[in-house]
Amino acid sequence: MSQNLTIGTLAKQGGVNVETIRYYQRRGLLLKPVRPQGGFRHYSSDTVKRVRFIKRAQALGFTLEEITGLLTLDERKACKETRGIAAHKLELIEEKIADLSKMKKALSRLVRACEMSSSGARCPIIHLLADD
Amino acid sequence: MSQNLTIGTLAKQGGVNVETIRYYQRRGLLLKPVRPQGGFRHYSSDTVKRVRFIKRAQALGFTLEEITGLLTLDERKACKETRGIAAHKLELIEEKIADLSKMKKALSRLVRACEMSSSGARCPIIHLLADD
DNA sequence: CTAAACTCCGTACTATGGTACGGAGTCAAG
DNA sequence: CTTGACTCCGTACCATAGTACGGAGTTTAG
Repeated sequence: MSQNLTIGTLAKQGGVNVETIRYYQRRGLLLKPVRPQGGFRHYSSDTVKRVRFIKRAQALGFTLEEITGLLTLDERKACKETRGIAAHKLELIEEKIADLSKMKKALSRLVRACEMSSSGARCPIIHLLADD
Repeated sequence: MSQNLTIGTLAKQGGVNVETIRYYQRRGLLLKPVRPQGGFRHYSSDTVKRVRFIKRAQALGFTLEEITGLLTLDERKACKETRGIAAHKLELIEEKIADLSKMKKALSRLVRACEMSSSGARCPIIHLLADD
């Protein structure tokens, strides 16, 4: 992989701000490449992939801390350990799906009730939310 | 409705902290009842319901700002609007579930591949994580 | 070669949803 | 009527995930 991107290009290709790159570096999600004597740091396209991975994982509801965990999968050599971490993340994902499914069920029940209510009636969403 | 609860009782019955009640007052989600000359403010059980409404709506993924919106809707006219907001949330939730399911699939594929890899081989997680 | 554009770096600020603190005043049980 | 628990109020602080700023230095296009 060639090391030919400056931070601005990296940010653009990763779909984030330069400041976000720096922030990720501070948080340890991205490494700071060596700074050539007084010049600019250079980044590889692998880093672009890494940034995109972070954004994808974030979009799925992972926090940066969790993503840090996911990313260490990429850095470890012990396959067994890696598998353990991945399996744990899988459990987290399943929990998240379960939570969201509960939310979805509750909300769609409300929306359906609302759609079926006669126009003069009280809003069922407000009222179903209001009482236990 | 009798006005007989102090802020502590309200908080307890609403399942939140006293500080949260004050915070909701600052945010305009709850009104501050008049303070009787130098005494304590009193709250009604309606306020308990309102607090619970807020927490329930939050659990469904609404932000406090959105909940403020829901709370200030005129009941008669706003049913349609409420339904719109709820339906939109529902869409977001469904998208999230779909994304998470994709992630789940990818990760479990990963774990399976890892389980089957020979001990000398490079951990397959690296490559599978790299492209979605 | 100059000037714009970009980078570096530290620090400070933003929004969201609260929590904590401290010094008052007030209420209620013993 | 005292003591301890509770309330009032403003302000400060927490975590998360960034964004903004300003004064450097560096790079690159014309």
